[in-house]
Amino acid sequence: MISIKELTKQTGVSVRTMRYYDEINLLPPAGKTEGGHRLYSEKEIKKLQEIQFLKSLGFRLIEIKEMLSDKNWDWEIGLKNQLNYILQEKQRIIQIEKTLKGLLNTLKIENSVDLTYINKLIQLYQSKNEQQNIFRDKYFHQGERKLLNKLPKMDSDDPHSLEWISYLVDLKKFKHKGANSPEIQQIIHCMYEKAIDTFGENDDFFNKLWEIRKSPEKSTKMGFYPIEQDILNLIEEAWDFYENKRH
Amino acid sequence: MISIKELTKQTGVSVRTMRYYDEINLLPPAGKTEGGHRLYSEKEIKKLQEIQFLKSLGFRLIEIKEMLSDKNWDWEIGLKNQLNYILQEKQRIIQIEKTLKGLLNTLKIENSVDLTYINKLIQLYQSKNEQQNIFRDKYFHQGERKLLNKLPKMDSDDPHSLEWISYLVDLKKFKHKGANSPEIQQIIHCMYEKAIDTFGENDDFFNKLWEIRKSPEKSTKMGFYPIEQDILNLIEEAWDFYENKRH
DNA sequence: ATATAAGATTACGTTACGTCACTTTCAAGT
DNA sequence: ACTTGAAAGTGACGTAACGTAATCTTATAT
Repeated sequence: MISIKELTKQTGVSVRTMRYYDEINLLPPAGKTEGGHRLYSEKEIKKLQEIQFLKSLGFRLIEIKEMLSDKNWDWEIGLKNQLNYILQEKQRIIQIEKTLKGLLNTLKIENSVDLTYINKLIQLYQSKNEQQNIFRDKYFHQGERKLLNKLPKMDSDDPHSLEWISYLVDLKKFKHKGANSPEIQQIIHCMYEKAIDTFGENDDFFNKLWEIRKSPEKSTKMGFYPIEQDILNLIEEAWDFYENKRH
Repeated sequence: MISIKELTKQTGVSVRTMRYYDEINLLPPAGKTEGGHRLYSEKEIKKLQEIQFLKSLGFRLIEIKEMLSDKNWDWEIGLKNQLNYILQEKQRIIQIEKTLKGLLNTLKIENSVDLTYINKLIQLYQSKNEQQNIFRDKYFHQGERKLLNKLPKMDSDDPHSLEWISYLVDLKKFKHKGANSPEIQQIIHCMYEKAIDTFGENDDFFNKLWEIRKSPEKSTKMGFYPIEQDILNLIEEAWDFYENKRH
């Protein structure tokens, strides 16, 4: 028989926890001294370890109490239920992770994020429903829809998206140098190569894409990555210079 | 200006929630009627959507309150912190998932799981520390240690493990037929083929493995999948028959 | 004017303890 | 036997984000 302090030293749980387990009748002490001090034996240590283990699996104390007291507890059902719950949680966590990474991506572009911008994003995330697909189907045909998936997605951290985003960041950085500056022209060049590489030389597709891009409302409805108007203008202007030089 | 009921209809949150948000001063109504009924405007709807969005990212209300009120809130730091937290949670969830799957695997073998068995498992899980590696390194050399990783692991659901486990289940099922019965001999045959396939013809390795297997304490220290003594005996006996027949 | 729906306030319940505040018991030294 | 300091006890409040219930008041439709 050991004291409560000894028990906590051996198991790492707190005194308060042991008293709580006693209170809810999950793990009462083996006995008490005349003065009322709790005394524990080996059996309680074992049970405490079982409790700790089950707790680490995410079970709640009330469930653990049932498991350990009910002699005919169906472990298979219990464990399967818990697994289902955990799998759901996992999905939720993964979704949050993707969204957070997406937000951090956009932060690279908008280096000052204010609430109006957050608001735009919220609308984007909340409009991720059938509506988007309706517009998507309206503007693009079968083959083009596959290409759309290669566009940078806000909630993605794949290299493609990151590359496009870095171009936008650079554009913003050198905006003040003008659309015909070597810096901007260099970026446009890279973007052009990347686009050809990814989508092929598909003028019709590009034109449609650009038409939508130039309309903020359509972009939003389509679930496109939000790009500010002045950057869009810059791209258009710089692209004119770039094409003239090539021909 | 709309009533609280109208707001909840439009946004899906509960009346209680709105009153609570008012109480903690996160989202007070735009105004009140003479009678004291809360009235909300478009601005509040927007803010409520922001709150819902941030809540879906796992932020707590007190944090959201700060984010939305502090004009100079550093979104990058905030989002990064949250991402770190989420990544930690993800690791925890994945660990739980693995353990639960492992437990469910063992359930297939021990179709009646009592507390003594859970206890064995707890010891196994809790001894997953340096101790294990010390013993591992003591008994096996470099090349053999690689082979060890191909043994069935309790917390894994890869096909290898599942196959070994199914053999053990079958052995248990046909135990009563005797070590020399065709059923048992068939299983031993499959196990033999699988072993050769996985580990090659490595007699020294097998002997060491078997030596440890026959000692429950060593098995435990090594973190091996716990197999009952009578099944071990059955395997040994059946193996003798099998070898005699082959030669 | 009245019935009824909608709204307000107040307060307790939830989880698994942490953290006081205050009192009592234990074990050891004198 | 007496003292004393450490350890232990009990009781209470706080936590997060509401759900739920009880009771009272206001708004609205007939």
